[in-house]
Amino acid sequence: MAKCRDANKTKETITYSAMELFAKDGYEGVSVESIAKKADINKAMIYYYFKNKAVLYEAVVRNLLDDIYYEILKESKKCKKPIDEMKSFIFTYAKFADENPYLPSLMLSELSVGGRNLPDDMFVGLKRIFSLLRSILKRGEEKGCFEKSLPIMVHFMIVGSINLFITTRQLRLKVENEFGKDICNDCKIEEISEHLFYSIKKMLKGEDT
Amino acid sequence: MAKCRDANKTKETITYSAMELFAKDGYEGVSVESIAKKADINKAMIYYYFKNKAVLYEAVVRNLLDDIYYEILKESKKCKKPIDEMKSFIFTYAKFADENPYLPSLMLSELSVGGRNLPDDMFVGLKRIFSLLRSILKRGEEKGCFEKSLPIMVHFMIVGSINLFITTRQLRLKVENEFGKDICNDCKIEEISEHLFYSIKKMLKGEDT
Amino acid sequence: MAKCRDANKTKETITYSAMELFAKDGYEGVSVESIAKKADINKAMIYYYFKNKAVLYEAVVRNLLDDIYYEILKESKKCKKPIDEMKSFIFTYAKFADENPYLPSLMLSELSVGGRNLPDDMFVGLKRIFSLLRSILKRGEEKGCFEKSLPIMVHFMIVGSINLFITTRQLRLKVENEFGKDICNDCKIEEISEHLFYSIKKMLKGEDT
Amino acid sequence: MAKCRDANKTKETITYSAMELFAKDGYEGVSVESIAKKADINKAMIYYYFKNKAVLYEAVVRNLLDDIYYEILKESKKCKKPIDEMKSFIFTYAKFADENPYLPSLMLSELSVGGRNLPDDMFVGLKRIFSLLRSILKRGEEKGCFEKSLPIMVHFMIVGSINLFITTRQLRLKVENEFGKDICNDCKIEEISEHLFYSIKKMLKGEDT
DNA sequence: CATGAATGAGAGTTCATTCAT
DNA sequence: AATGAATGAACTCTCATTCAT
Repeated sequence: MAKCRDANKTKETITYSAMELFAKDGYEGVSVESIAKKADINKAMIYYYFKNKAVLYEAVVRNLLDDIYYEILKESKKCKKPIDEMKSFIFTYAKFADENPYLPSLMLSELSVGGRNLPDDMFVGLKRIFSLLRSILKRGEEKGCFEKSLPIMVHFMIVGSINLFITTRQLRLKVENEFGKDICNDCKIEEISEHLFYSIKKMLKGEDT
Repeated sequence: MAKCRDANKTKETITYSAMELFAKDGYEGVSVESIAKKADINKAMIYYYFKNKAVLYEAVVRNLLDDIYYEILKESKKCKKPIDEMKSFIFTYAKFADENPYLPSLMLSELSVGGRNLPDDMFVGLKRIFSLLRSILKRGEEKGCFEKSLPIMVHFMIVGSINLFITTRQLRLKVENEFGKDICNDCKIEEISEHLFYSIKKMLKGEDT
Repeated sequence: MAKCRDANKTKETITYSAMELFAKDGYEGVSVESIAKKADINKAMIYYYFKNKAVLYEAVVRNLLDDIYYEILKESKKCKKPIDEMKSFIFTYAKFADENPYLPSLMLSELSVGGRNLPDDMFVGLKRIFSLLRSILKRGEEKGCFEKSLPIMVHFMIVGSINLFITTRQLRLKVENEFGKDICNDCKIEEISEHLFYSIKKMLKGEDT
Repeated sequence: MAKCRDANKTKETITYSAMELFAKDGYEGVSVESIAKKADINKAMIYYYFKNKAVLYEAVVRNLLDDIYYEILKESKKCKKPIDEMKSFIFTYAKFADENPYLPSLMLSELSVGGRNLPDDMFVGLKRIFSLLRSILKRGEEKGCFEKSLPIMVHFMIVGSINLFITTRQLRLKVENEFGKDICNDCKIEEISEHLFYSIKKMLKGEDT
């Protein structure tokens, strides 16, 4: 079949197929066989490139976390004021999650089982993202433009809401005629980001500013 | 070895054991065997009481969703003003999630796979909770005490952040000395609720009201 | 198929089929599938009764070693003089090996890989047999009817030659017309035992007795 | 990474690595991959030099059997009396087995499965060795210096005991403090040979000669 | 000569589910 | 209501072997 004999390409194909499936069905819900079928390669090739299923999963998650982290970091550097950084954080994360809907799925499914399928050093990926947000909040507080807050909760509000917004897309379609515009089925990700940023901004501004 | 001969009790034992395991390891990560072992009953009994694994899972999720729904509803009725209802919603959901940490796990793991393991009529449970919040927001807007908002996003911010707060408990312990108080490892659920309510309130209040 | 629903019987069937195959093809040369087929049961039943292939193998070897040990012990007790015990040892071991040709095969194949497939406590089985012979030799020496010898070498000469005699049966048939009577294809096991005992006796008797 | 470009050397490296592994783990217990790794060459090269795994195995065994045969033959020719030839046979075989412990392992493992992994013409190797011993015995009998014996049993006693002595080396170390000197852990191979020769000699000498 | 990529078959093991008692 | 035995399908992973370069 797909005998391209190009290691990099094959490996990438595997990783991508795996990502799609893991995001759709979770770690345990995906068989190595099915990944091979989707990638249109021989099952044994997966073991040629990855020690085992767990290692492949790791690679998938690591890739995504690396990508989103560097994306946020890159955009963040263009900003001057903490409030701009916050906006950038929200917009960048939302855009990435929108374009790579596997990230929210994988993140939620992994967190729902307490990171059972990931080695400890994998949390570096998650921690780095939180660290970024935390430093934004810290700088904002120091400069007096943000109120004091609980960083982890701000993080969870942003990341949690975006993740849920993305992962529930299909589900929300089913109940469109019941809830209409209240479930934002037609909203573009930018509108969502805008609204979220607007909310977070109000949250962080001093009460009588 | 006739264990107890009390159908209700046996069924409850099964459901409870299943809940713990499903929450910890996800649907696919749990074997019927392991549920039987935890419940200390014969594996075949599970099939005596539940058609199959999926039906048992449904029962588990349905139970939890019913419980949280009626709990919120009950507390909600004690309130008069929309802002009190909102506070009640947040505090009740958070308290329940704190006492039944299986709920956040199951909810996230289910949403992360788009409800793959649940029959459609199961979303009734999820929808009802959102409906409650939506009506609170609507009433608040009508009475002029809330700004206009995107209900689904408010819902996701509240539910998403609480869920993540609960499910990441173990994980956050590992990084305590790195992030200190910023990750709220010692916070009681009431403090979290209070902070969350405070944030949401600011979000919903008119900018210069 | 063979749904006898009798645990003991099924387990025995498995053990016996496994013994035949392991003896014929060695541990690695036998598939669990093939054992199931021979036993005419479902492959999963093997895992119902035995944790895994290695444990099944252990059980097989342990059974055989136990049986031969107790057989030798029983016969040994009927003897009075060391020389009779020696005769009994040789005849009993040879008879058992002849009737259970799986023992020599398994013993040789296991010793050829240094007991790689067996847990340490399994050597108890081998040690006990050697211990028996050693005590016979010791008693003989003390009573002055045996010359001093190297127990382990006497053991290896007896056990080694009988084992090889049994395991090469098929092979020797192929070269019958080349070597004729020199390879003892028609010898009954009693003749072999007799000859072996005669040889060992001469070995152990004082030079000028 | 052209390794050496010397066909003979590469082939020898493969054969030697294969020998070590086959002796340690048996035919089925060794993967072609592992042989390649040990030989530090590409796996495909093995198939370049050897049709398949079985052929490589044959080559290994054939080499060993050839070597030992010609070694015994060479030493044998230096002797005049049958008793000296017998001594030479025992000492040479023992010395070779001691220096090439792969031979005893392979021989036992092969005999334990009835030569399943070897083609028929491979037994030539085994037969030749037995033929040598047989002719020594015959000559001894004719000259009246040996008693009549069963050649195959004498062969098995010699070869069997030496083989077991070599292959159980590691195992015997484990039980040293239980059996002490009785298991000859510190014996040099010459002592063993001497003792064995002494025993066989007594066996073969006429009862009152 | 030499290599890394590819393959198909099959191995050991687990699991949801059913059957007979 | 309860149990232990049984099953077939699926899963993860390995292996001998071949292909293309």
